[in-house]
Amino acid sequence: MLKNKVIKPTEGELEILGVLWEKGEATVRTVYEELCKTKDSGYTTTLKLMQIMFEKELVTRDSSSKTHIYQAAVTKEKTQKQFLNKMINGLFAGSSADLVLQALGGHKASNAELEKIESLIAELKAKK
Amino acid sequence: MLKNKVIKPTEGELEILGVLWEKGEATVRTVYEELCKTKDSGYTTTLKLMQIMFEKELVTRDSSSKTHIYQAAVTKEKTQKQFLNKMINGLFAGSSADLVLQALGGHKASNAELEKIESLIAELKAKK
DNA sequence: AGCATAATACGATGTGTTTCGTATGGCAAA
DNA sequence: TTTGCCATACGAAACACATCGTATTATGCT
Repeated sequence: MLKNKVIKPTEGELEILGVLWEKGEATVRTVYEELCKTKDSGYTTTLKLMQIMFEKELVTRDSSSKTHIYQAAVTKEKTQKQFLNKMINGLFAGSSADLVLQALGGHKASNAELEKIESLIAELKAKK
Repeated sequence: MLKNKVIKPTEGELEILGVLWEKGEATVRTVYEELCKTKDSGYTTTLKLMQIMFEKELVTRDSSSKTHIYQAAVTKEKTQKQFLNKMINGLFAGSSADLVLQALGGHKASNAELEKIESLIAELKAKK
């Protein structure tokens, strides 16, 4: 594992990544339209953010045509893992189990989901 | 539920809260000594942060003696819940189960912990 | 070619966070 | 009482982020 930079997208960057993960690729305008649904800010704000993300290498872009097309450069899974790590270490004393308990306690999950979790646990226990 | 402010401690504030949660109460110096172990910054930095936290009402303090004694004004559980919420909504499309799966997948938990989770799940399923 | 449209680039601003230097005040030991 | 040590308070600086206005550039239509 030679290269494993720690990336820490900000709040705003995360929103953009969310759109890119969902759509696979998108122009600034597409991302902007999407964000408008929940939040209101200007087009150039989104543009600027995405330019900064490009410099930080959080996204890649195809600039062969005038209208650039962006893609996420980090996977959703990796980002999720990164944030979970930070949270487990910073707020749950390193115990992933505590986090899980707190998460399950405070939020409703369907039976199907609960069973999926159970089977993962069974698998983990078997692997020991 | 009359009062339920949304508190969002910053990174640095979270470190301080961690010490206060662990110790119950502490002076600035105590907190500072503790933070020094992992991070290096000056005494007045910690002091200032804690003063700001006092204004924000993240901590309370007893200033009857010259050396003030601080306590956390927010519980660890509530703070954990707050951050989990934000994370589930922002990064896991509202699915706590997805977060749990990701957390269990990426981190080792002991068998005892896994069993604790299993029994919570059983409980949740029963309640449906 | 000229123009309107829409995209990018860039710079400036406002706000929040972290950092630290310095000033001030009390307290205890010499 | 004077000196030295801690503690608090305060203000300034450095930085990061989000936001927007404006300038510039490319494209396609007439």
